Amino acid sequence: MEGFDCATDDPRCYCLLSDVLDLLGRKYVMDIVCVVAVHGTVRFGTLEAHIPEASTSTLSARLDSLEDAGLLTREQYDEIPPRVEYELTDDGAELAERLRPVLEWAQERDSATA
Amino acid sequence: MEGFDCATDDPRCYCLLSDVLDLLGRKYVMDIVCVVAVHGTVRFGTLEAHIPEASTSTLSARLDSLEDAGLLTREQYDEIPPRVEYELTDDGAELAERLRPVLEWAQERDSATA
DNA sequence: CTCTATCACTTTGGACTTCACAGCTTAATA
DNA sequence: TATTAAGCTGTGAAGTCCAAAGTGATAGAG
Repeated sequence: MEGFDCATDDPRCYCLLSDVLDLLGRKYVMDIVCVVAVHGTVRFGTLEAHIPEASTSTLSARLDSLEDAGLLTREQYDEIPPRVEYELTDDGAELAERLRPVLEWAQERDSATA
Repeated sequence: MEGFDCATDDPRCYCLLSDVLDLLGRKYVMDIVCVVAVHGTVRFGTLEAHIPEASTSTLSARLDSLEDAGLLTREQYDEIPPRVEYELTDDGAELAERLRPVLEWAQERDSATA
């Protein structure tokens, strides 16, 4: 099995090595990126309202991952009640832009089959 | 909480409703699409070799989902040992094309941080 | 002065996913 | 007779995700 008989030497074959792809391949990550991209800055509650299928714990975990990956910033204001604002980094914005054709396609396809 | 205070009426907000997005947000789906796109037609074993982190059962399940979603065709030849060839449909190819900028970006980013 | 609402989370125990690994098929080779 | 090939399916265990309840501090209502 070793030797790895890949017929193409196309570098696109190696997209699998990516951490970011791993992250993108988790539930709600693209949705979150999309929502943040559209809003500019978003608060936790707004995200919840937009993605109600996701539990708060999952949402929280995803936001952490996105922050760790350097795609999102978290700005916390020490007020009561607390306020936290999420925003895409430049990197995150770049991703969002490249993701847009995919999302548009998904949307068209959905409305075609619905 | 009802009333849903979305500041934008941007249609891009509704990308969440998509089935395809749900599928794309599962582990290895983008990887599979990528590998099939690069190869044209692929056999199961080749996919396994390219995506060794995925178990055969998961791979099998993903291929089923992709077929159900109309993104992939499965051609089975009744030989011994069996041979099955996977290929993208036109829809799948369209997705792959739109996915390419994302994958390229992911790759660049990875090699930058590595 | 207690009571409730606010917001962004954590925590919890259970359900659902994904895992690695073994087994199945059948026919040609060693 | 045993092994090999390819493409799966089944297993129990590990990991992920869920809804629902709880946490924290304070501002305003009664």
